[in-house]
Order: sequence, then C-alpha cells, then structure tokens
Amino acid sequence: MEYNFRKIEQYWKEKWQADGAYKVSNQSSRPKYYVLDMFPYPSGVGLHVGHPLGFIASDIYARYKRLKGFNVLHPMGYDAFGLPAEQFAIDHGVHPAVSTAQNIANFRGQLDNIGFCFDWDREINTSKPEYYKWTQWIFLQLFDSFFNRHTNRAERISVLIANFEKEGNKNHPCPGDNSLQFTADEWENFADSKKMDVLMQYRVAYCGYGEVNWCEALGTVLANDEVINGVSERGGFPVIKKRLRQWYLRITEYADRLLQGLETVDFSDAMKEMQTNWIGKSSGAEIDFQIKESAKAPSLGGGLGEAGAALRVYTTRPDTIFGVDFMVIAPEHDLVESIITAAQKKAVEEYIAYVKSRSERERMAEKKISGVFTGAYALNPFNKKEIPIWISEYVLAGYGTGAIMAVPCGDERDHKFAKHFNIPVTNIIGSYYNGEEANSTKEAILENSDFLNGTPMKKAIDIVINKIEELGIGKRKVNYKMRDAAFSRQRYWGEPFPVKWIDGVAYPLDENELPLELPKVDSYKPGPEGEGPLANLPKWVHKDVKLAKQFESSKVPSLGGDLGEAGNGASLETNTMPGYAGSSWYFLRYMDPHNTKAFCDRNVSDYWNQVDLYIGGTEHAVGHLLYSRMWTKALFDLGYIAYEEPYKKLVNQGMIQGSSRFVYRVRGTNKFVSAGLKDQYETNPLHVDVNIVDGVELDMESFKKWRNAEYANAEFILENNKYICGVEVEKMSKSKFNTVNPDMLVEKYGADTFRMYEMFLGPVEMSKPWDTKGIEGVHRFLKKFWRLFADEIKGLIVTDEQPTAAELKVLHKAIKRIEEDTERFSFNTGVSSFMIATNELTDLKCHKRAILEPLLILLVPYAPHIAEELYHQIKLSVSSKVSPVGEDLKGAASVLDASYPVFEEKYVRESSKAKNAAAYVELG
RNA sequence: GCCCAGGUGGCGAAAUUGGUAGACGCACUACUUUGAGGUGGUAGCGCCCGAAAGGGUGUGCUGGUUCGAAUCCAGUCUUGGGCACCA
Repeated sequence: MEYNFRKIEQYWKEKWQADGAYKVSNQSSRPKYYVLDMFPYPSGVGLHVGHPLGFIASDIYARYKRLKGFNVLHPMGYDAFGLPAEQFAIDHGVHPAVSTAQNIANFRGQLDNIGFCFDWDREINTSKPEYYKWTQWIFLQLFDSFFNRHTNRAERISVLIANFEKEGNKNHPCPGDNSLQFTADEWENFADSKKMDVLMQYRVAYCGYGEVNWCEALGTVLANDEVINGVSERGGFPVIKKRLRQWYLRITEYADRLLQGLETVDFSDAMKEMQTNWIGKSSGAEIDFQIKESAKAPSLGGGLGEAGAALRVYTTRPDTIFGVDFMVIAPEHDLVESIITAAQKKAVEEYIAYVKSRSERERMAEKKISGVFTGAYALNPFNKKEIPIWISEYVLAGYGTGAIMAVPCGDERDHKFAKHFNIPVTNIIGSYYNGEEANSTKEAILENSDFLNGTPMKKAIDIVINKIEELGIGKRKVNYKMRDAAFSRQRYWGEPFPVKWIDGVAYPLDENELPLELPKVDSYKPGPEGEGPLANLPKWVHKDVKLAKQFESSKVPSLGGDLGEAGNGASLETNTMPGYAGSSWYFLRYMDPHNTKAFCDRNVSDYWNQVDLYIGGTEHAVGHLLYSRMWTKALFDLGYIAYEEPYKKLVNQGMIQGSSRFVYRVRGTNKFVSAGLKDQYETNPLHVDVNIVDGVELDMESFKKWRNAEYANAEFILENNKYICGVEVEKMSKSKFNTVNPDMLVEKYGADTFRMYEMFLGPVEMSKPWDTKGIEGVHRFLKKFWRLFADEIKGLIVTDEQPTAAELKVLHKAIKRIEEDTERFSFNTGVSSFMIATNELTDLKCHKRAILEPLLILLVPYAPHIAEELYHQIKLSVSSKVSPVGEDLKGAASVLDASYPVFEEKYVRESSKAKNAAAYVELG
C-alpha cells in the first residue's frame, strides 16, 4: 500500500463535495469563528502563486478552529470590478462580464485543486447585480446621511434639515465650506436647488470637484502610477491636471474614530502605524499673514491690511513664527493670480505650466529644488517684517491651506530651499542651528523672536496660539493629512451610481429601482469631456427613472414638473464607482449571501459579528482597510449592524515575488554568454523561462526549443561547462517568465505537499521570492509519515499496542509544539514540528495507533487529504479487523465533522499534561 | 522625497523574544539498498587553520549599552511594499 496521493486526493475532494462537508450553518450551538481572506481580483493570468499563501494559511487556521469545536465561517469570492478587465475589453473587444466569468471559472478550478474548506454556497461576485444592488443601496444610505460632529456619528440628512429649519446652520458648520452661514429664515427662502446644493456639502457621500491626471489623447483619467515624467505610460501622451466633477466619501469626518478604533483591534503595530500616518493627525494653528500691497495696486489709505488679502497658512510650529524667512504657496493656490507682480508673471506662468505636467508623486519625490518668486510679500503679523512669497511644487494644494510659512533653521526642506535660492536664514534657536543643517528641535530657548525671546519652544507654542486668537488673526487647528476619498471613476466596469441629475441637482433613485444595472455597451471608449463610457449611451442616460420617495417626504420640495415625462432634462450619473466600493462591505454579504431583502439580515450579522481573523497583503494597508473600516462605522451609525470595526484581528501575508532568470545575448549575435563572463561582452539581458532553468543553470537543450525554437541556433559561451543565468527578484508576471503555476506542482506532488510546502517556505508574514527547490523534502516527509502507517507489501501496519514512555513523550512534545505553532500562525515551524515527530517515531519504529492517531488529527488542517485517508484506513482496519486496502470507503463518517469532538476531549487535555511533563523534565 | 517591513551557511530558514547561533528542509559529499534508474537507509556539512585533537572567527556595515546581543540603542548601506484612479 503506497502513498497514491492522486487517487486519495481525488477521492476526498469528490466526497467532501458530495457530502457538503464544508457547508456552514448560520445556526449552531458551537461558538462562532469567522476566518476571512482578502478576496482576489480574478485577473486573466489566473491565480498567482502568492494567493495560495494567504489562502492556505487561513485554511489551516479555519480547519484548526473547526477541530477545536468552533462553527467556522470561511468563505471565498471575487472582487470582480476593475480596470484590467476594462482594458482587456478595449484591446480585445471582449465584454468584461465575459472575460471576468472566464477568469473566475479558471480561478475556481485552481482553488479546488488545493483542497480548501471554503463554503462555496456563499460565493460572491461584486460585479453581479444581486451583489452590487446592495453596494448601491449602501451608497444611498451614505448619500442620505451627514456626519453630526456633536454626536460624532453619521445621521440621517432629515435630522439636519429639521435643524436647519429650526436654527439655520449655526450649530452645524458646513464641512465643505466654512464660510457658509445661514439662518432658519434664510434656509426657508432658499430655492430648492440651493437647498440641495447646501445639503450636498454635508452628505457623507457627496459630489464636488477635484483635480485629476487628464490625458487628452487617451481621453481618460490616469492614476499617478500611469504617469511618468508628465506623459502617459501607455503611448507617451502629455498629461495635465484637470478639474472634474467627482463623487467623494467624507472619510475625513471619521478620522478620529478611525484612529481610536485602531486601539480596539489586533493589527500589527506596523499596520497601525501606517494607518495612523496616512490619517496624519496633527495639531497646530492656522495663521493669517497680511499681504503687502504691491506697487501695481497702491493702497490709497496707506494702512496695512485695509484692502490687502491675507495668506492663510497651517503650521504645527507657531512657536517658530519669528524664524519665518519666506512663504511658499502651492502652484494651484487661489492667490497666485492676484499676487504675482508684472515682473514675475512670465516666470510664474512657466513654472506653473511645468508643475501641471507632474504627478503628485513626482512632486513629492523630487530631490531637485524648484520654485519661483511671486514678487509679492507677506507681513509677519507680529513684527510686520516683509516676507517674500514663493511658489513651489513641494507644497501641495490639498494639504492644510496649500500654503506654508517656511522656517529654514527648523525645517530641512525649507532650509534646502533657502540655500538654493539664497534666502537669508534667521536663526531663532541659537546653538541648535549650525548654519549647515536645519534642526527641528523643540528643546531650544527662542532667540531673535521679539516677545518670545528666552521662552522655551514648547511653551511658546501655546503662547503664540493664544495671542493670534486674541488678535483674531488665526486659530488653533487640528489638521489631517488624509483627504476625502474620491469615489467616482470615469470608467465602464464598475457599479453605476443610483443617482439622477435634474437641472444640475443630484437626486437619489428609489430603493426599489435597484439594482441600477450596468447597461451593455458596444464601445468602451470614454465619453466626451472626461465622462465615462456610459455617457455614450443617451438612451440609458435619459431613461425614465422615478425619484426617491425619501426625498419627497424629507421636505426637500419636489422638483416641479412630471418626472415621468420625457424632456425634463433628467439624466443618470455616468460615472461608476471605484474598485474598492464592493470590497468595502463584502465581509457582511458572506454571512447572508442570498438575501434579497437586505444586504445582510440583522440577526445573521449579529451572530457572525466581526471577522475574527482577516488575512491579506499589506498593500491594502491604507486603501481597502481604511475604506471598509469607514463603511462599517457608517453602517453602525445608521443602525444596520452592531459593531463598528469589521476586522478583529489582521494577519498580513507577505508577497510572493518572482525569481527571474536572465540570459545574456551578445549584441548583434546569436551567442549567449554565461552570467559570470557577461562583463567581457556587450550584452542585452533577456528574461528566460524559470521552468527551463535548474537553480541558476540553464537547460540549454530546452532553451533551444523554447518559444517555438526561436533560439534553435543559439550558441553558448560557458563557464565551467555550464551556462549560469542571472537572477533578479521582481514582481511575478507572465511577461517576465518567472511565474510558477500552482496547478503543475499540485499535479506532480499533490495538494497536501503543495500546501505544506507553501507554509514551509517561511513565515506567512514575510515576503519572499518563489522557489520550488525544497518541495521534494516536504513530499518525502509525507511519504515517510505514510510509512508509519502502511507498508508497501503488508498494507496497514498500525497496532493497538500500549505506547512506551519514550513514544508518548514524542507525541506530547509534538502536540504541544504544533498547537502553539498553529495558534501563533507560525505554520513553517509547525510543518517542521511534524517532520521532527515523524523522524523520531520512525527511529522508534513506532506504529501504534495510540500515538499515530492524535498526530493524524493534528495533521488535518495542514494536509487534509492524507490525514482523512489514513484516519479512515485505521478506523476500518483496527476496529473491524478488515483489511482496508482497496476497500470502498463510502459511508465512512468524515473526520471533518463527526470525529472532531474526539480530538477536543481526549487529546487537548493530554496536551496540557504534556506541558507539565515537559516542565518536569526540564527541572529534573 | 515621505511612511512601513526585511537583511542569519551554497539555498529556504530556526532560535517561544537578552542566555550553547544555524533546529527542520534543500543542495552537496561519502557509504549503503537495488540488475539498473528511481526510491529507501547511514554519516558528514557556517567560514579559516589543522591529518586529527583542537584553535580562531561568525547573524548587511560602523559604533554603543550589557557579565552576556542575531535579538536592545544610534548611525549607515541595501532589498521589498505603500504614497490616494492597479486591486
């Protein structure tokens, strides 16, 4: 009886499916546990080898928890909206729904190969109307809400309206426009459209304007990633900044709660830090600097500030105000136009044109200092010192007020700027400043600082803030680096907004009109004026959609005219939602995936509660994780769920990178030179398929046959008779020929070996290049493990003999270590622990059931197929004395359900005994 | 540029957290099983000197703290991830 993994895995795969072994009920007397993977985007290249890493880890943990007696929810689905499918459609004319369905089928096949315990009845797909109906529904809830700063939570917009009617907006200053103030009477007299405009500036999901990277030639908006040196990555066309109407989520209102929530969840410190930095809370002050009247507009009254505008800056260090040697404003700043002097006009315009071509990323990463003087001066509010105002790309319009007061002696970037443009530096920190480098200390005693001379900096911060508040030229201010989340895309393959525009006012669709289905299009080309492809469908855009009843009842007066009539100017929103819309709430849908009445039944979401364990990559640290946390908080605020943090514990799996191999072609020849000798020639490196390279040694015959014998006539310049390839670690990608298909490995070694090998590679959290070397060792372990149970000739050799002390010690040591390793997600050492126990039992020639069976059950999470098989072989053989070889196992109860309590009651207790025994041994 | 993480034999790594560095596995070498190939088994295996016994040295680099550092601190180099329209 040999280890025929193909037969075994095939058998159990089918049996589990037939038995519905992984079906999870929403009702159970067992405690619940929710293990969630970040669902994959079903890309055309199939499941990449990094995906299984996280999936296997979560699968092991889910199975382990099930062993421990929990009712475990462990679902899988697809984040199916997104740009690549749309780009594929543009390039190949295949509808994204079609290519996505194909990709999903492909993914599913690959996943099934690996023996996961997903409950496939709960599969979700964010691009299906049944799913995105609820994404749209949640959007409507966000649209119908505002963030009440007094209660610190989202509330219905009707609450706000009632408040406006009673007292205007004096207690609810407008988050979108600070200067907006009105009384109850004024509100009452606003035109309907004005009321809607005002409300829009309060909504949690709102429409506004924002700058985007616009490529005229491609007719699309581009990500910063897709812009390189001012031109598009695709095609190399010029890219400029363009102001477009955009939807946003008012995530900034949740900034404090997003920070506080971090204290209640079990994320890594690094993850918390990244989110904290992203939110970027800082406290300081906003200070107005008067602008000195310039020559071109002489002040008649002669008094300062009479007609002069003020430049408002945000600073965290008001204590350094006497060290301000210049001001810098963002090139997009509103004041630029009005303050530049005639002499500087040309230079400023040239500079702004240059900045327009640059992405935000480039602007921040730029080492070269650039900027231009406006010709204007601001006045220090305390000593009226004249301060030159500059423009530079390192100040971003979106952060703070888009203007800074520069203190070169205390800020490195300001210092470099000052040195570069020969601006004299005022030293206010005495010996802390050496003239060469800025020093951002807070310890100095201030000098050259007027009334602050002799004051320690830390004290001075408050003194200055109090003073400017007294003088009415500024105020204490908490600032966040985080901006509201841009929530619209000018694309096709995403959720349509359930919004209708009438005379420039946005109205929500009625709930019963959902889902607003994505229409079929013939062309995926963008619409006019930066609108999405949907704008090319006038019939769809103007189709008759009734307005939301909630609006008629919320005392926002009706719109006049019969909306059912054609020609009322109503049109549907043509933008679509971004990729993160569907993924912001999907963990809830898994709980109740077929519900047609609600996104998730409240009783069900109460039962499953938060995700106990969430596994996914750090690349989502600040995107998806923050958005889904915010959506969860909003749903909580509005009373739809009982908790405001989605994920209790987060484990970040590392990224599996590709290990690329290169050959070096001597320029202009058909000769390839080995890596060690390549410096002696002029060469071009060429990616070569990792699958025809053994380690670093090229299989030259395979190379000649590679790519339809493109290199059939290749000649090689060898070192030590070998052709050695160059190695580089890169992202895994088809074009780099560094992908290793998991299917091939499963075919060759079996799913159990593949699972254990992926874990054996190293800690789950760590990134590492994929390397198939070593998989043999894991496979060998499984064969060796099998031989503890079965002999090739004799068949099953498990006995009912009493175990010896030495054997028990091996077992208990193994149980202790494997349990600890599994609990702390150290699956690599978990696998090692299995290997050690197997080696020791082999040395002891131990084939006793009392030892082997517990070990077997412990193996279920790691290698479910072989464990189930052996478990049933023993059961049949030892209990009925019937040789199980070739026996039909149908009808045997699965270890996956019936037998778990056995493990729970019998072996866990022995495990704690083992701990005591181990402690005793150490002492004695 | 800014934020986060990593760097230990030829290779993947371990060291349960400041206490014998390199468990476990790969590769390699020798022997062994087999008609042969594969498989299985035994032993060796950080580097340097040495036949051996033994000695020296060793966790990216430079310093520091400590009786003691892969582990803590400062600086530095380097690789990977993120930086808001990739998901």
